[in-house]
Amino acid sequence: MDLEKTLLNTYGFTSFRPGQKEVIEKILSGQDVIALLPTGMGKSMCYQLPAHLLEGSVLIVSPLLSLMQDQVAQLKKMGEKSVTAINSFLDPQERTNVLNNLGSYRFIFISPEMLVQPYIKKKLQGIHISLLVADEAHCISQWGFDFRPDYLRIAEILPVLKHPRVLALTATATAKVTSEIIKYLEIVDPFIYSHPMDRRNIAYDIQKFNSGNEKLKWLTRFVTTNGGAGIIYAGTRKKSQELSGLLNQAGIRSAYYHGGMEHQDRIFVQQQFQNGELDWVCSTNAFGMGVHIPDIRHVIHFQVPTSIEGYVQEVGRAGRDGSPALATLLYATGDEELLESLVLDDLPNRNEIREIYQSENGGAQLVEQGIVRETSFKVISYWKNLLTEKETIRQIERQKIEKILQTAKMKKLVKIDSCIREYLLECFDQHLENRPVNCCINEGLDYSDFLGRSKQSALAVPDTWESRLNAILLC
DNA sequence: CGTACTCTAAATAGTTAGAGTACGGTGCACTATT
Repeated sequence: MDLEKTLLNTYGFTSFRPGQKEVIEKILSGQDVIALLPTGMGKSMCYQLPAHLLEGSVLIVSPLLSLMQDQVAQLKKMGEKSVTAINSFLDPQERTNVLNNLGSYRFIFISPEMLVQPYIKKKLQGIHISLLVADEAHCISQWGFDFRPDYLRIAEILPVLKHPRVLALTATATAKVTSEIIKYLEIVDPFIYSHPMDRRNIAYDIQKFNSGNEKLKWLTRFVTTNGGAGIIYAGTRKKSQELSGLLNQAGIRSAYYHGGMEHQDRIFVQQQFQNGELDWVCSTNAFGMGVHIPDIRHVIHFQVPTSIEGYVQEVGRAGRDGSPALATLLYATGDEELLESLVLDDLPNRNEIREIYQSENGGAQLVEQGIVRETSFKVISYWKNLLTEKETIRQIERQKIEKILQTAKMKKLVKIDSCIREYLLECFDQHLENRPVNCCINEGLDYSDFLGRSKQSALAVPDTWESRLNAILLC
């Protein structure tokens, strides 16, 4: 079979990107595949092309509704008509329609929460699925244990679908995350394609301060002398709003973005940023997945993230076009003290575990009464089906230790005085082959490399209130 | 760790200072109400 020909005829591309062909060949041969491809390396082609060569439908498990909608829209734009997404955006009538004609779709997108619903399973049982795709598969490990436990249940669908091939796609996975993907997707003997993770055009900087106020001063100076596009990651929703306000005051086009906003507002901000109408987005870690902007020049962390994986994912949104990009982590003395308590307090506590195990009707009312938090309820309910109370307590203890290890790696990053790039690669069990010229703060950084490359040079921003007013009036 | 909110004591009937404590981030689906 000539894959290149199919690629050209179906999608109009003349050649594959690194890894795509190998991954597709293995899928077609019937083997399960885990593909670790950096963002922007054409992950979706890995299932799109097989969808045209295999009998039946491809089922794609996707973490975000907005991501699903984007993927559906993109496929439709490419002329693919038989695409659908099963999620809560469907009104009841549409849903009935879609579910009764499932077999007619080549691509079916679905959330893990929907996938485990018994009535959905029943509907899926009746059709032929040739390939199950776990998109952003690191979510299994990153969210499955303490946030969205249905991520641990994806494999329940495999016998229902008579064991289709499985493809797990992600940009960032440590050895531990990979092994958890294998375990929870019940993959046996997968082909693992692992692209070198090093993003050579991203330079790593860590700036140290004595207080949060000094960080604010630095940030103001930075954004007024460096243009966008850039993302500033804040630790809280409130801080993201504060920072955006600060930037606006300085005459800079920015907006904030976090999970507490209305869905419509979030989409609006993302679109404005994508259209180049905003130079900076100040956000929590809610922002980024499914954002495809090639020329993000700066990613700034105003607060220390809770894990290396999260940090690398967020930083990786810079410089997809291959041009130099700068990642700056702002650290003030004592910032790391917050990490552990933040992450650990979030896990279900003993009282919540006891309450759920003692309740006879499942315990949903305990959430209403404010005795058990919603996420704790979901996580404990998942384990209650599998483990005794004591075993669940032990399981949560293990997760605690895991979280402490994660924060320890983060603490090490802010203290490190050797090569940051090398350290990050080490966290993903990779080695640095050769060091780019502009590597990191500890190996020498030439900031002038980033200055002239911004979308809109900040020097063009008027700096007095008169000229700003003039600029506004002239618009 | 820093912030915001709640509680309490001292003051005397409305307010305030200080101590104590809870919270911080990521999303799906579903339901009830507009």
